[in-house]
Amino acid sequence: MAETTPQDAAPLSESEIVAARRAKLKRFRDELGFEPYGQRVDGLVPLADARALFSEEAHAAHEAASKLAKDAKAAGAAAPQEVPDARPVAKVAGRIVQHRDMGKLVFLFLRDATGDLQVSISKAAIAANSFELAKAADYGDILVVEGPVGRTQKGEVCVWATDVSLGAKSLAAPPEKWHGLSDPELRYRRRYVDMYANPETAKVFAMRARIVSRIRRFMDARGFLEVETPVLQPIAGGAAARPFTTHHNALDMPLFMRIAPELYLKRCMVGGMRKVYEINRNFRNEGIDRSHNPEFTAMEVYEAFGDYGTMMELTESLIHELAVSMVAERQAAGLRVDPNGPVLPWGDLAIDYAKPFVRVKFEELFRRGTGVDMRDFKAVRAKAREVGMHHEAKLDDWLVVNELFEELAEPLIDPCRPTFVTDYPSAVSPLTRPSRTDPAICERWDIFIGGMEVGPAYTELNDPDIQLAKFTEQLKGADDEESTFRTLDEDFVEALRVGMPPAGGLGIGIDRLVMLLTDSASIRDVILFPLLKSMGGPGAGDTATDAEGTKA
RNA sequence: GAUUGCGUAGCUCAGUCGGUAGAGCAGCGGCCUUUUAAGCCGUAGGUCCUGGGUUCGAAUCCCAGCGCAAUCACCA
Repeated sequence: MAETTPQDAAPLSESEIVAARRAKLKRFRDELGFEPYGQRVDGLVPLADARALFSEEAHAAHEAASKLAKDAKAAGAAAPQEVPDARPVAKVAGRIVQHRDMGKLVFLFLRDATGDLQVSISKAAIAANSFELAKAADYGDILVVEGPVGRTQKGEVCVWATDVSLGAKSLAAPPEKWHGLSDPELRYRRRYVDMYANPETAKVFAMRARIVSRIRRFMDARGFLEVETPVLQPIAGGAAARPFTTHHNALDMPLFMRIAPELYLKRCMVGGMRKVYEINRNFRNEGIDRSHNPEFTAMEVYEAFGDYGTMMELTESLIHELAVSMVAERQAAGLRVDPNGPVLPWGDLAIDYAKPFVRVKFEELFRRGTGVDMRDFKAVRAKAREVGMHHEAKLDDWLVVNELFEELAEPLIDPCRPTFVTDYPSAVSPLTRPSRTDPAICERWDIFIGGMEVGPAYTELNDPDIQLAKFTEQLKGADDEESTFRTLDEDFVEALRVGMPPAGGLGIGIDRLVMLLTDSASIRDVILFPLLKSMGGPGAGDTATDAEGTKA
């Protein structure tokens, strides 16, 4: 039938591959009688489970029986008494990631989320159409295979297929079978390929799922109630960030994607929920880099009658517990673990999550980094000029303190030890509650791990008059651009007037935490579908395969 | 937003001093009943990211743009 396809169309190279696969699809359906897109299959087991079914005794018994039968046949004797095949039978499905055609024997590897397993298809042991299917199947096709679990001569555990059918024909050109997809751009844009071509990718997202589920169990066990608050908000509050804007047609009403759930969670506390949390997707219309994606997942926690110290204990216990569970996972996976405690690798670092985490006051760290007292503004400004901060004269005293802190004190934090920096100056945290004993500082901490800021916590402000005053002051400072999305949330102030109990509040960047716990260098490695610029015009968003549907 | 680097076949990558494009895998046609990135024979496949410029001649040099990455700035 090859003669029937002369070079009439001179198709693009990409569609040559696709066209070949379409031709196969047609052949599978019309000549071999397989539905190329499969149907429901009951009784499937994951590939790892099928592999675990392998029994050396059953395999040996079967080999011996086969040899007897073969010898008898060769000698022209009558067939020996048939021995029942004791090998366990498995029905499996997976994507073809290796395919070796030996003529009358075909070896291929299937892959699913649990791993790879070889399937061996002998022409003598299977229907002709199934054999032809296995022989002609392409990398990337999804097969359903049933048969006894045995071994090959080289010791590879495999399913000796007695039945093969199609789960789905893949029309797309597959990635390189040995190197997989390594171009980071292609991995992000075609994550669905990355996920099967690079098993490490799939593992990270499975770990992420377990981490999030452990976080929920931890919070639930401590009596916190998980709630869901609006993503679409008429006023984007709770953080200082630029929001995405959108619009509700029926209400003809401008809306913002939330930048934080804070003000709604506090309303929940006004309503009587004492311990609440939300694992929330936030959206911030800002820059993108290794630790920032425009939409990101955080957990916010509020505990009535707690404070920032309550939140510190909770955070420390939670992160410690997560680290311990990750160490256990690594151990179970056969990776070497530090015998001395919960230590996890992150790039070149080995981060030690042993309790207690380091605690250091802002003021003390500032003194260590700069050699001056942060309240001695003369000395602070002198230091600023000394290190070449040219715009020092234009800044408020406390802003100079803040900049010097970031430049000279933050680098002193040991990236290998989770560290709480506590008691920030009130002036740089305008919405936080000042300390009762020292109004110059406020009850806030930030936790740093691996050089990244993973989250802040506060003793929350619950005096409606102070809150209103602070909001108003903040609005005055907003420039024209900001004022288009900064609005006073009067309803929130009204809620505080109803009365919110004193509380501790916490925010943890889940993506960053997952990066740390899974040894991922970029936030894009822990977000399934990170935002990328679209290529070409609108709608031309995807790469490579977008031509396939229109050709052939 | 700034700086630097990268962009070559579906994928992974070579491409020397500027002389008109290469390999492996994948594909296609064969052979092969124990392979482990299987092997062997044959074959096809290119907008060298895009657009300008320099040059007799550009994948290569220059300029601009697009995309990605790293670093910085901002933020969580």
